[in-house]
Amino acid sequence: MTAYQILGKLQKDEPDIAPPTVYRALTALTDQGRAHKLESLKAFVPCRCAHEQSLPVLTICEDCGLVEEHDGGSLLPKLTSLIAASEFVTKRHIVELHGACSNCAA
Amino acid sequence: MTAYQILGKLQKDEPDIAPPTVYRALTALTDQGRAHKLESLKAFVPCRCAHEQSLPVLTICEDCGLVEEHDGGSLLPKLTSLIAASEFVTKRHIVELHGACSNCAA
DNA sequence: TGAACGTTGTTATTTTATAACATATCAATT
DNA sequence: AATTGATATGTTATAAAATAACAACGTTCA
Repeated sequence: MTAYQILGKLQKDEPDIAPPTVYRALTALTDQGRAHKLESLKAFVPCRCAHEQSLPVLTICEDCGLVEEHDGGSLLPKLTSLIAASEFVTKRHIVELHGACSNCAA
Repeated sequence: MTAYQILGKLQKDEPDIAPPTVYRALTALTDQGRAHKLESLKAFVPCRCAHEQSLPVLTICEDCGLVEEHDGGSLLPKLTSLIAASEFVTKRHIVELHGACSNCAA
């Protein structure tokens, strides 16, 4: 859901809620790792993964909107060696895959 | 640069240029692979990579704004096996790393 | 109590992006 | 040359996403 879709839902109960309230809540949730922002969609998904994931990989179905989260920890070694030459210090990984889920691809 | 920063520059020469002109140009460039959109920054970078890259990995310095592009082709096997279970068919990869470049990290 | 601080609410605005329609360009055909 | 139609570009207006700036509230603790 986008921030404004969430806002719309909340406003059914509490008509006075304004965008900053939603964005503040989403910021808190994403900071805690309890939600992820889909940068490429400007949308948000809850994250139920118990483990503090080293590298979330999000698959996004362009057809039905289904988003799934995978642990991309195994990518880290290669990723690190890729950027080793440039001595870049990574603080945050964004990995989003656009495509079709098994249902929609079939 | 963001689309509106580009717009601002263009307007110095051609004051009548409007946002759709810029967005149309950027869409064409990104479709051709001659530019990338940084989804997490809502900004665009030129891509001079001759090869049709299988998997661009963009490192973004949060300090100075430097963006570098790496070929993440070597990540594909692991990435594929990660999502194999879900039978997801990937059409587009978005990999953006936020952090500090060698200059700024030092 | 009341000063200092953090949180939440509120208003307004900024930034990003696109819809919808108008105009122009140009090639192919009559 | 005039007519058509297809593609591209220009224009206006608006939609969608995000945040700035300030006001009001509440809690802690000297």
